[in-house]
Amino acid sequence: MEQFQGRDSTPRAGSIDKSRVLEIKPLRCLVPIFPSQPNFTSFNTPQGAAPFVCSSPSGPFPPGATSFFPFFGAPGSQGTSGHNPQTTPGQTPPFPFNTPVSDAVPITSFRASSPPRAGATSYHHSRAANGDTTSSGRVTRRSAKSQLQDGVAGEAGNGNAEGERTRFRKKGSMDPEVDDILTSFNIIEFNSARQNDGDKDSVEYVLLIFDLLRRKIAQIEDSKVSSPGVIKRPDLRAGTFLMTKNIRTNATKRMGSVPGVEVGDIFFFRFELCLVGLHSPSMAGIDYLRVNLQEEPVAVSVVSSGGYEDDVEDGNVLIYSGQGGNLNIDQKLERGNLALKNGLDRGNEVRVIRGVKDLASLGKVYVYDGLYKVEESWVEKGRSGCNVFKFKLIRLRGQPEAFTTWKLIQQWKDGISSRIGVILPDLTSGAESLPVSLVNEVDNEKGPEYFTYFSTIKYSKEANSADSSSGCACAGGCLPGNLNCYCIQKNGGYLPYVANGVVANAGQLIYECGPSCLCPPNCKNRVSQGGLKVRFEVFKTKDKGWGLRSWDPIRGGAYICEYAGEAIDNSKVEALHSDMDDYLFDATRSCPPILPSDSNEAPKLPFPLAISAKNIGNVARFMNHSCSPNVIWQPVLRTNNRESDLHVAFHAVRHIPPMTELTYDYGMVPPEEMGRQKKLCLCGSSKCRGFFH
DNA sequence: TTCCTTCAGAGGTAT
DNA sequence: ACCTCTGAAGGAAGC
Repeated sequence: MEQFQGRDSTPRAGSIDKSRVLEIKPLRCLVPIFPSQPNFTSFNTPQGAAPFVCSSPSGPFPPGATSFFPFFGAPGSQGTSGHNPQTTPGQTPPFPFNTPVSDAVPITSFRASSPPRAGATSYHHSRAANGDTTSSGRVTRRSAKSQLQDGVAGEAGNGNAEGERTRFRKKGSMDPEVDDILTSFNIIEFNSARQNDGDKDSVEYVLLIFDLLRRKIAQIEDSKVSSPGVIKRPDLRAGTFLMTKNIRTNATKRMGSVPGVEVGDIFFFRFELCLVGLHSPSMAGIDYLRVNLQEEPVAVSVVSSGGYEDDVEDGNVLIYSGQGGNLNIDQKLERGNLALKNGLDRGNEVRVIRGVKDLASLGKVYVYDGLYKVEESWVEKGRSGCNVFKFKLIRLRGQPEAFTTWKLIQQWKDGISSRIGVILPDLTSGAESLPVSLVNEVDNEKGPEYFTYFSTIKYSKEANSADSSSGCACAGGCLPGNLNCYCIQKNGGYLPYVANGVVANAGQLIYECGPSCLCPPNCKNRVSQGGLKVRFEVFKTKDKGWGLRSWDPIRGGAYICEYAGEAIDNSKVEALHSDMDDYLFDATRSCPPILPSDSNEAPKLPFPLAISAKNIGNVARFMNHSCSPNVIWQPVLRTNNRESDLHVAFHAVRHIPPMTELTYDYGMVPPEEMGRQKKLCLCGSSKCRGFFH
């Protein structure tokens, strides 16, 4: 068997499969480009090597919206009878009268026999129910008082405004600036086959484009003067745009698993679930399918997100509350509730997406927890005394762990249970604000070679004293839209980050505030200076030596860490390559674009920086190579124009679930080095280049 | 075609 | 943490 040669393993002599290497096709080579348009700024490297050139953007787009490394290459109704065909002797009957709920009632007695639209009519008086259909079982998000106000005055008061909005609001209409951004994305059109049935590539592409758009729009919106009451929803803007362009996949509703979506995948917006075909309603919690008009609807997926009083204590069981109803109205056996009931009768698989609080952002993470089956259903009285449907879903066996892993990690954090295989609880010895565990669950190796933990890059030359003339003067922190801020100017008029330390533009040089700026350490433009944000562990992989992963979920674009180590003179880089320094970071190596490209190759313009983490380094030295990485690096210059303020920051390419190994592309080997010894790469990706240095 | 529903998400305010 | 506000897809009803 071939072995994957990772950073922590040495290549075996003769281990390279020559036939495989020979078959490698020429690769498109897109490299970091720092826009060389008007408004140049440049500086020379200390070694006098080719300068890298940066520019403020010109034209209508902020930097990064145009072709850019590494993302933009170019730019039968049996369900209601009560008979359960799945039931065999000894199994739980479909309508459990022995449910522990004291006032349980057979669910079929609530079958809606009302004429068409009866349900709608009954809801109608509370159109105010937007987000506040406070069902008897649902956790209220709005008070009963405000509901009452809505009921009395809301309709009349809003009637006019509602009409105006409907009349003048064009779907998908946006301001010109955002329109320009959207059209500047050179998006690959999806044919109808790809729209209807997806695969891994399609799913990844859709999610990537969604998030890039969303971040871009957020950056622009953030920079505008905020008018009170105006709510910015970059997620909806990006999502509707993709919907209208048909950049979506698995649009054909289906039962069971969804091609290209794996159990454990995470999402940060409901729209993402919709775009990849996992759960199509933009807000509702139950999705269902009607094979034809004669058929009853059957549930295909549910989102358990905290809106109702679900019971989520057991990782393999979900007690899900039905939809509809409110403080004064019973839930009805229609729509989603009926669909779940039919799912029970038929024994259908139901996808379950669990919403989990994201402590990093106070938002929500959606975890795809795989397939469940509805095992029981009943009706109980909610707090207000109205009927609420309950559905007991049981997770199918044999699926990868997902939500249970989240629960386990929480237990590790809370100290309720301890992580197995821990060698060192904190290999940084307190150098970082969060501990980094060293874990081996694979073999007996006691740890990587000795090194000194150091949290940032170390230059051999002493830094010059801070030059206050080149910093910003934002005493309260840099605010988006403040065009007087020196650092925002350097970034083309925008703050390079949006919420949660997420970069707006992937693969672009970032100007952060530096030592000479007057803004405080918690300035939003100092993301890479705030230390580690997620709980890492260094772990022994099966075949790649040591690797790095996180206990926390990581958003696409979020800052992960920098590459710490000793900055290497250009003149010595070659020697280190020859020495096969496993911990050499070489920014002159280009990486292929993350998105497929049909553009001409861009000229190579390397970033003049190399770092060795052989002797000193941080968690980044443990990240292994992959040709389909989930992490990319981008250069960060802490405003001062001194070479000692150059850093390399790693950001997530896409959302990364907990306990997923973090990998980045070590870069492509220049043609003149093709003959040199390489490490065989078996990252398993369809895009695998076969080897790396 | 229009109406209606719906386990969002942001942002402000009070604590 | 609570409250308020605008939202968009798609089902269901209406024409």
